[in-house]
Amino acid sequence: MTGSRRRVTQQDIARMTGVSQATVSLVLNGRDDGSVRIAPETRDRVLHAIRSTGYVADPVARRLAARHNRILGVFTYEPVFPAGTGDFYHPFLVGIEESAERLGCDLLLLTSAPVAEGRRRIFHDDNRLRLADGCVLLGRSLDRDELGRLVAEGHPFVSVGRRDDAGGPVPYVGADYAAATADVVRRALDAGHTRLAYLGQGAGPESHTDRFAGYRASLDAAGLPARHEPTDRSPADLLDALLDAGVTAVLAEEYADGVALATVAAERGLTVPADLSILALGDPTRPTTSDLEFTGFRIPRRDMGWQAVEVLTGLLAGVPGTVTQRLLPCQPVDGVTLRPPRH
Amino acid sequence: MTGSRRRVTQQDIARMTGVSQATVSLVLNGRDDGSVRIAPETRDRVLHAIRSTGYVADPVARRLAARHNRILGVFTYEPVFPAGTGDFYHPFLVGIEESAERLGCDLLLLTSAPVAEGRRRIFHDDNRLRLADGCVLLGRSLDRDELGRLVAEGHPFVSVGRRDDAGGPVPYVGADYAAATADVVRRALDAGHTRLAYLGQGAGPESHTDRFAGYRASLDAAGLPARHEPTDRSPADLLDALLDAGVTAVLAEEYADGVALATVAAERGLTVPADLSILALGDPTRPTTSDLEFTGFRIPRRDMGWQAVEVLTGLLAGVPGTVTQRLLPCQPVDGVTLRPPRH
DNA sequence: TCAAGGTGCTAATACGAATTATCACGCCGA
DNA sequence: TCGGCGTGATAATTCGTATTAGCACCTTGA
Repeated sequence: MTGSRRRVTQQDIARMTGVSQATVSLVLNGRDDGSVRIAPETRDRVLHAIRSTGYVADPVARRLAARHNRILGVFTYEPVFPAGTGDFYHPFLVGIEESAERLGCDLLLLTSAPVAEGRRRIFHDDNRLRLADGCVLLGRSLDRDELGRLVAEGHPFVSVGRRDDAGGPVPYVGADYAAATADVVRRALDAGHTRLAYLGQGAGPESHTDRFAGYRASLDAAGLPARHEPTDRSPADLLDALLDAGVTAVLAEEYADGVALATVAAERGLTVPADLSILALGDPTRPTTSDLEFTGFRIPRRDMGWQAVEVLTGLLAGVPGTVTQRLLPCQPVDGVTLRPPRH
Repeated sequence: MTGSRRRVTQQDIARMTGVSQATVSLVLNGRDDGSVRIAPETRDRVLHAIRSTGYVADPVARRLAARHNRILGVFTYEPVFPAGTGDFYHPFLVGIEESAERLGCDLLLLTSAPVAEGRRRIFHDDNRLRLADGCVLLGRSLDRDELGRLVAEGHPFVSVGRRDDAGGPVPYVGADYAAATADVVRRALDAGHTRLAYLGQGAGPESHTDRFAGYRASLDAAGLPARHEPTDRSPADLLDALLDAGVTAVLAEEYADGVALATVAAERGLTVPADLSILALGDPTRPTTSDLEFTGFRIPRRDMGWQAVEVLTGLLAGVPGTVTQRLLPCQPVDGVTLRPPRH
């Protein structure tokens, strides 16, 4: 069997070059400052041996001794390479990867976390959180108990997406859904709509409550009713209810719900946006197909991932001025699904 | 910065209960078999202390002692989170992740590999291959020299996709392109075609040679000529050549080439498949759009990733019966682009 | 009374790298 | 000739856990 070969260690390098393990370590870490000196000739010999053997420090031992290893964990509550969520998480990972690469860190996907009660759990018998220096958390909603424990035990981590306090402030890089949604409302009002509806949960994960808060606040300020439609019925029934109530513009928390609504509208012979404006509060989280480009906003996913790593490494380095809670603006999208209402 | 107060260790528990650290370890691991005995009374005392302090074993130290880290590297010759290759690599990663999860392994993305001479290299000054226990290799074509070195140095790895020997057998989980292509040829023959053409390189990476071998063998067996069209000319010129030669069915090594051919055919007023049958030998590796569902086969990408991890962990564990070279069947696709030829 | 055998636990060590205190050596000046 | 100093490297220890050899003590049987 191939795998039988022992891993190359600093001890091996030391024997090969006739120096001690300590010297190898010193060379590896470029310790050439005042307190430690290595003869250039020796250094080259060691470096050469390292290169020829392909030696790499064992991250585990390194972490045990030095308490850090320049590895960042990525923990996701949904699978990292999602089958069901289309590519929604993809841009986050692109940003995370780019940022990690720039900072010279490796990424460890904590895929070993077992699933219990339908979701992954961070804490379990053999959790490997501590294998990495710190951890980026990704997912629509994070378990509050686990978050609380992370905070309480002082694990360095950053959430992608805003999170409420969990026994303490939670470091995050989120999207400013409240402001983005308020902006969408404003655009609808500017177009002349007065009867809007919010389609979605509006509760649960912070990303939902933030959107709904932005929606409600804007309409309250305008003195208009903030109608809220749950998603527990069929698109057809929903459409009936909306038309009965005279709603002219719908804000879809979930892109896919907006698409479904547009589809049944088309089946009824209605035109979007001539007969009904539909606005999407973000990018699709599930794969959907539609010829319509929805008006709404785009989540700065890549940048969120990018900055999350930045915040995390800042935390780890103990950089004083690092802002550990950041909300990034969303980018408005001028689609084709908003038009002034009929009279 | 991190957890302020020191973590509780086995040593602490030992001092609290007046036993040795070794005893704590033994109790923790439930070692009560023949070779080791712990008095029930002592065990309870230790367990009680463990519970009251909330002690959890440090995974890092645990790994160090265990001599392996249950981390699997994933090395890709194309970028892991691809922008250009569409979603082609995505299903592989889904399978890899699922399998790793099931086996309790974490994944380390070796994305820091630098690009030299237009392609990523495994071996370089600062390669981190040995960070992981073993490695999954992904990519259309792997550098033969590097593959040879992996084999020679005894690195535990598995290739996704069949590879020729490189100074020794290469462990792989591949798709049986030869059989799948032969099957496509058979379907074309059954439909009455006698003048086929293979569109593509037919050489280079194993995935190409395997397809071409299956194509050629089938036609040889049927006593028919095995026409081969390179891809170095424009789709328009290609179409001319095919029509001149009386070809009625084209097998496209690359899905995108099939799409391009169908497009120019349509521009000429020809209909696929009425005037020309086009068969795709696999899934699109580049993003393409076409209303046609091509007849051909699907690569079992997810399963390939899944089994690759399985083979790798088998290798690492030294499981004797593990088959380290596997070819998985492709799934036939009955599309709309095959029809009996005109006469 | 003493060897034989069983019981319960500990001392010692390994794992691989990082770090600190220390040491051997050569050279120079007095 | 000896003390002092700069230089280059090493021995020893640390991190927290797992494992094994072996020790001290007790019981039993002849």
